[in-house]
Amino acid sequence: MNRSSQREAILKALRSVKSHPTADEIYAMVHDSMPRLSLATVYRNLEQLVNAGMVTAIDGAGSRRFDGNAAPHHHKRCSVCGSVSDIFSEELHHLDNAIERLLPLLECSACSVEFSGICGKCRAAETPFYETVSVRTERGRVNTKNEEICYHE
Amino acid sequence: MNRSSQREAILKALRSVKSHPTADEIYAMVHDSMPRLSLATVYRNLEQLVNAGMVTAIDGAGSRRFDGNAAPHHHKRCSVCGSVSDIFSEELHHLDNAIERLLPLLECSACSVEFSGICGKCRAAETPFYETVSVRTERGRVNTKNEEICYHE
DNA sequence: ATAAAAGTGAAAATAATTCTTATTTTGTGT
DNA sequence: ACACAAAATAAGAATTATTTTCACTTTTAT
Repeated sequence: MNRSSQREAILKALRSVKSHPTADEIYAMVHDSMPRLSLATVYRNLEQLVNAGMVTAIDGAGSRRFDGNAAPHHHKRCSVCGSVSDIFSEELHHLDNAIERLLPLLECSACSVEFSGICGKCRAAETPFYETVSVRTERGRVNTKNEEICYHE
Repeated sequence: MNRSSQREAILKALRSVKSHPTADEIYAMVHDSMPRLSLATVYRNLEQLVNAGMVTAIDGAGSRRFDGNAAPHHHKRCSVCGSVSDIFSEELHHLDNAIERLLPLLECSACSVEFSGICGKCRAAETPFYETVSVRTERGRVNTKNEEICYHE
């Protein structure tokens, strides 16, 4: 892998945040100081960095996200805003060890674990959000519906 | 939720296979016997079925996949062909219990676990496949490269 | 200087959602 | 059973978002 100023800028940008940005978000970050940067370059380099083990890809609902933090940790995805935050917890070593022991039994080589819940920001937000809930129609039937929810009254 | 022949056909199709198809694949299955079916309808109904808890969504690399099997089980994603297969294993109850106990500690409401490895079909395949590996250039540098791999000779 | 690696920008491919209009489903009252 | 109205749903086209590909140019390491 030859060096390139683009790849270095991408890696630096990714390491400067804790937000696990998408390719597009990384593009926006680096594009400020590198206006000729192309989005295809961002995608290509992120793939290379993932293959080289310097960056972790986080797949799930929506776009792929990226993590430049090499320290072992877990992730929590917010079910409201979709953001991904880090979980550093001693408790999870046991979990990882248990999984590690299971892998050969299941003829697997890896396992990804992702927690989910509402992030602190969304829970504290003044602005309400929508969530699919079951509601009873006037006539007594049950529908699923996007209902406005807000943790502040 | 009112009944609709489309939704019933979608659910029936999904329950008839063990392959965890994408919305597009389900569309293709149902479209044979229901030519006027639209892809948007498939997406909408799958979302409804997921919200109603009758179907599980499997997110990860690539398109969202769907699972009509209500019995508790885990998934293994093939790192070669991307297919998702079921894992039914007693061993995993311990894992699930451990995770269940961790959730309140981590302020989370759920956790998704996905195993990965090479599926039986790909391991047994005569046809070789490509995988990104590190290779040494003639001049001594190390590059990542898509290399042909085959488990048969 | 040269060859491999990497970048650019546009286009294509994939994936998923939105919008408007038309149709279907279902509870209620004949 | 039958008609009605309201709610739910579907169709089909269009749009948006995401990711990859391609032909060419530039950069990097020897």
